[in-house]
Amino acid sequence: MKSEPESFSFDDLKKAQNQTTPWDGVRNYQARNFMKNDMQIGDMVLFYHSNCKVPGGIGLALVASKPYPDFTQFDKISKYFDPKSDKDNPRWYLVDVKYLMDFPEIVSLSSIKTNENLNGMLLVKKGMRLSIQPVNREEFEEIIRMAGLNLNQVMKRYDEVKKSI
DNA sequence: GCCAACGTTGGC
DNA sequence: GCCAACGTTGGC
Repeated sequence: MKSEPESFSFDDLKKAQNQTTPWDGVRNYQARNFMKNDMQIGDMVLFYHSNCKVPGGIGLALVASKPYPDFTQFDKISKYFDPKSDKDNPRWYLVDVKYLMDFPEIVSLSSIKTNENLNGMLLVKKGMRLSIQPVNREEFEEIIRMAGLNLNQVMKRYDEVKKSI
């Protein structure tokens, strides 16, 4: 899941109440569908910083709720207000995201691009600017390794945090 | 349903 | 700040 650190950074997530935040404001149907149709509580999230000095993976989070309607679509003073959305049939959905752990090393976009094991990642495909993208297990484990973590460390922390959801 | 015009994303 | 590559809008 991508975010622009200027508007909401990984550090902001870490400091948020219960280290959890609703992933509001997604207004792209494909990205919405990933949240609405494919995400489940406990799914691992690669947190990515875009539109910044060093774009790349910065840490891990996890999906902390089932999908539910994005409340900002009904909020007239929100910049995400959608006058065409119907309360009985909301157009936009989101999930809550909870902080898991920092990457010891940022996994930069440029290092992802030069890693041949990650040639298949959607992120490195031409013109790919979707803010939410699926990542497969092999890609995920490669990113973890590049970040300076091993899977045992990650899973230990994962089990702790998952219990707290 | 087509497509031009416009807005947004996001790396560089 | 630039601009390529998308996605969306809305007239027809």
